[in-house]
Amino acid sequence: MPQTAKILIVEDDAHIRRLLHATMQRAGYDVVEAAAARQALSLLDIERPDVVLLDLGLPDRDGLELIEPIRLRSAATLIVVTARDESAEKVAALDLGADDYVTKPFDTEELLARIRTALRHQRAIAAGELVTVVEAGDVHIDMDRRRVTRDGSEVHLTPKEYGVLVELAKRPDRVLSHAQLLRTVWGPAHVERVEYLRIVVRGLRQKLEKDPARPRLIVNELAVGYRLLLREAG
Amino acid sequence: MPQTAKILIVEDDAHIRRLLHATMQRAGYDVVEAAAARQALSLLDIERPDVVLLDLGLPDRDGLELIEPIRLRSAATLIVVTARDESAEKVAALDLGADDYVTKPFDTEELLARIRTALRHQRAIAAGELVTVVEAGDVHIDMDRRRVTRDGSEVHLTPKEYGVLVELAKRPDRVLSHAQLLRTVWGPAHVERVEYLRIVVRGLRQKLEKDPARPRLIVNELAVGYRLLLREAG
DNA sequence: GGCGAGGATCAGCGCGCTGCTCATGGCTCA
DNA sequence: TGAGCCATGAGCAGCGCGCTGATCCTCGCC
Repeated sequence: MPQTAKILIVEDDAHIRRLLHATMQRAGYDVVEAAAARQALSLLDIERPDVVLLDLGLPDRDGLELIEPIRLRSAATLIVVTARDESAEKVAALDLGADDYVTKPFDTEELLARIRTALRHQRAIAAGELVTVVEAGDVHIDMDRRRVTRDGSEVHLTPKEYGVLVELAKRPDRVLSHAQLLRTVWGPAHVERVEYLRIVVRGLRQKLEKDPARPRLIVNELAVGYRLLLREAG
Repeated sequence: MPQTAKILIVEDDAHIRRLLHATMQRAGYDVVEAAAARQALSLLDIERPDVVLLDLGLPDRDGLELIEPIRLRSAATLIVVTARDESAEKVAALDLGADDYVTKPFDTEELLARIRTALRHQRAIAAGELVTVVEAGDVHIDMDRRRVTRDGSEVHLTPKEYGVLVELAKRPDRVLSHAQLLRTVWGPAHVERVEYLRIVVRGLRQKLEKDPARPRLIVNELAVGYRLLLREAG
């Protein structure tokens, strides 16, 4: 990542586009803008932005359909801007791979704060400051060595099991949606196959939980997803 | 935002206008006033107030029609002044983008308190803080981790309960109309089903309130909507 | 070529969340 | 003080959702 971060604005309304452009420039970012999908994708390759601001625009789902190609093509943080404040759309956007979600009319300062957070996160990853060892109860996860131990003795995990566990361990205590886990471990084509995920979670629980029937490590959030609990709290 | 906040008063009745002007000045705010719509909009650009006090006035809907242009043109907090028994008008104002309302004859102290909370909120955002944690009494809401605790111990919420609570927490101390909550949590097809909302609110109260029969956290605004109170005031 | 492990499917089951209705109670206003 | 609206409370039925068990298939290893 260069000194000054680069932001790609994807927005069809020229007025808002100029407004965002000016705001971002004033905040010290390099700015590139695109008014349409094709342009956005090619700029993604050429300019390699650190953050993409994607306006979903109004009535169609065109904007949503842009999320996946962007995600496949770039590691940039993808922030979605939309006028519709509905949880269903938010869930859809995050499931397709968006990193954050802001609703219009948005507060400029809030948007800038979210961009700062995203960039801070990127820098932490780039600097290798990422936690690679996670302790959850008596389970020890070493993502560097690809080793998982329980009470000191190694636990053998299948590739899928390990993949899911690592995703959970990278963001401990947070809920990851079914789709998020499925997309990163199985790939975008399988986001709907919740059954696969459940089977793998079952395997993990049998290998890692004291009482697999009463999970305290990998817990479910109804209709949302799974979460890895660090401290075994009641 | 400058040291002393600036307030724009939009009010056609000269008598009330002077009264409000004096009250605000005595409270230490800079005051600008407008008697008509056009004047209000141009002053908005020139003076860039932090708060707009908009009197919806009497019989016509001119006042309501001012809300949207103000909202588009400015990030100011928009507080509407309405007549007592016009709950439909309050709902309309909120849905159009007003931040809050007070009813005539209004309590000066209440009005000032509303303005103070609005300014506090603005300052937090301007400082670049991304608010993801809200404290309301002994209830702790962490929107980042999707976790709610009461007196330190975790409270399990259902998806709908969590959705409603988050919407309220994102705009603490403000009224959200039934329709606003229903649209964001249930989706636009269910804006009429106030019953659903009520049942979820009941669940939240039973889990979060000390005395669910006398709510101090999630309080009702008659015929309008609900409000999440931060400080448990009488 | 046989065997075992992992992954993909499918059917069955039970919990509890959600949706919905009826009954009760409180607040406003005439 | 009574009428009417609006909010609250309780109970119930359906089913969405998560979990389990079992089977088939594929691939790698011996």
